[in-house]
Order: sequence, then structure tokens, then C-alpha cells
Amino acid sequence: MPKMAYVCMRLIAYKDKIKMNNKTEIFKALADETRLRILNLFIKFGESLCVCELTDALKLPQYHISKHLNVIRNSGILKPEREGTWVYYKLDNSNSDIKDLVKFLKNFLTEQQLEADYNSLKQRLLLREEGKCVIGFVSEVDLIKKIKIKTKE
Amino acid sequence: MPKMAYVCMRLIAYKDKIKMNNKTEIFKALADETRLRILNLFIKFGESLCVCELTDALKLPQYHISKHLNVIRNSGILKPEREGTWVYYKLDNSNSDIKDLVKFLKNFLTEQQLEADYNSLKQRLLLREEGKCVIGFVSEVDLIKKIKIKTKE
DNA sequence: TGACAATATGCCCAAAATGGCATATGTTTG
DNA sequence: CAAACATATGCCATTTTGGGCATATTGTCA
Repeated sequence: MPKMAYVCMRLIAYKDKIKMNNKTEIFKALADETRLRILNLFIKFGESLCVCELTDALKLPQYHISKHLNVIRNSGILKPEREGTWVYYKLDNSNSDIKDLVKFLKNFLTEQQLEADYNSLKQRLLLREEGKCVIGFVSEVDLIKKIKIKTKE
Repeated sequence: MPKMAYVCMRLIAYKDKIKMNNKTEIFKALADETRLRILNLFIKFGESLCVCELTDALKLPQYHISKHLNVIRNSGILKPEREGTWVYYKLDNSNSDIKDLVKFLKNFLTEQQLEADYNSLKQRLLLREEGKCVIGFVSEVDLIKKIKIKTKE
């Protein structure tokens, strides 16, 4: 049976494969619509974002965002930083692969949904004080109210 | 036919998603080690490759390659062309997104395994005649024999 | 037409990913 | 310390994915 012999070869070939998990993991991190939307915000904004800001911008459950952030983080694209109760994530620019990837994605991600997400984020960022997030989850309605109050000050 | 129903559902489901699908599907196509290895061969070689050449280069079962090719094809990265019994796939350079992606990947995919795969492919390509594949699956041993015969000619 | 070759696909199973919910963890503040 | 808040995670059910195998499909040629 030539076919059996063939399969045997396969198994051997598999064993000594040289890990290329890194790159595969990176693409797995990109292979989900929500995660692409999350990354899009980091790429467009370019700086740290905290979990509640992402949650509000994308209007998804907090645990949902948190889990996806974990996947992206494990791929090496994002790294977290705690500041008190808040956790900020940011692109890991110390990794040249990630830098190249981000540069590429900046031009590659052009969907309208992603623009809309970024606009949503920009609204939410109006509530920052001295460049930092100072409030947790805000409903869409409350956000508008709070922004009005803030701009009157 | 259940198949028709399935296809219908797909089309509907696709419809009410906000575009994005393209990009997510593209990254899903990249999110698997075997598929990255397949794409690597197209990127490095730059021209059409037939299924049996890929199969021999990567030393994986034919159905395995065939299934992965189907995923990559559905993402729009590769397109097939039949030539008699052989089916050649090639990068879809008519799509500018794909062109950009390929350009990026050319620098991004640097793993040793991928170099080894390409070397394996180059060996296999020695059996081509007038730039075309003229033989099906060849075991590693047979490949070496055939190359010897060929170079003596 | 029949045999054969190259490729694709249907079915099954196991593993992994995903979403939803509840709750745990870690931090600040009173 | 307790309470409140931001974030993370464990568990469950469901879906998706990938590998393996057999076989179907498509095309060639005698």
C-alpha cells in the first residue's frame, strides 16, 4: 500500500518541524472580527487604551473584550499595564515584527465599521482627564450627557 | 438538496454582516501553520503551483493540502486554474488587498521551516518540463532518483 | 468506453474556539 | 476591614475547525 507508507513519512516529518508558532499565533489573533475591531482602535489611536474604553467603544460585554484582549496579548501584539484599578493595553512596539505588522494593518484595515468604531472611541475619550481614563462603563446615553456637561465647563 | 439550503443560509448570513468579512476571512486563512506554509511557497516562488507539487514539497497527504487550498481560495488569496488533469493555484494579483498582503508577508515570513519548505519545492520543480508539472506524487526517494536521471540527460 | 491519474469532498471524530453567565481577583477609598 | 469598582477567569453549552479515511469528480488517453 503506497498510501500507508506515505502517511508514515508524514508523521516523521511532523516530529522535527521547527516551531513557527509565533507567526501562526499572531494571525490567529487577527482571525476574528471582534479582535480586528479591537486592534483597529489601537492602531488608529496609537496609544494606550483601557478595557472600559474599549468596551464602551465597541459596545460589547466587558468579559467578551477581556477574553479577546487575552488572546491578542498571548500572541505578543498587545501588552498590558496596570494603573490602579485600570488596566491599559498597548501595542508592543519593542517587537519589530509587531511594528511591521501594525504598519501594514494601518493601510490594510479600511472597512467602514472600523471607522465607525474609531469615532465611537473618540467620543469616549472625551471623558479622559489629563490623558487618563477616570470612569468605568458608560452607557451611550450617559456618555452624551457627560460630554455635554464637560464641554460646558 | 440540503446543499442548496446551506448555501442559501450562508448567503443571507453574509449579507447582514457589515462588510469586514473579507479581511477576517483573509486572516483566518493565515491562521494555520499548514496554510502559512502553503502560502509561503506561492510567495517565494511567485508563480503557479500545482497541487501535487505542494503535496510533495510539504510532505503532507493530498487531501490535507486540497482542503487547506480550498480555505485559502475562499478567502480570495489564491485562485485555481485547471490544465488538463492538473490544477494550478496562484496568488490573485488582480486584487490590490492581496497584492499588499503578499508584499507584507514576503518580509514577515522568515521562519527556518519556511525556507526548508521552499528548498523542498525547488527540488520538486526540477521535474517540471517546459515550466509545467508532468508527474503526480513522488516519494522523497523517487524524487532523488528521477532528478539524477534527468540531470544526466 | 474503460482504465487511470490528479484533485476534491463527504463523513466521522477529537480538539479547540466562542459566547454567556456568574463570580473571582486586585485595587482604591472610607 | 468593608464596600465599590475595574478587570479577569472558570465553567458550561454550542459551534467551528482540523485530521484521517474512503470515495467522488473531473479529465486524459488508449
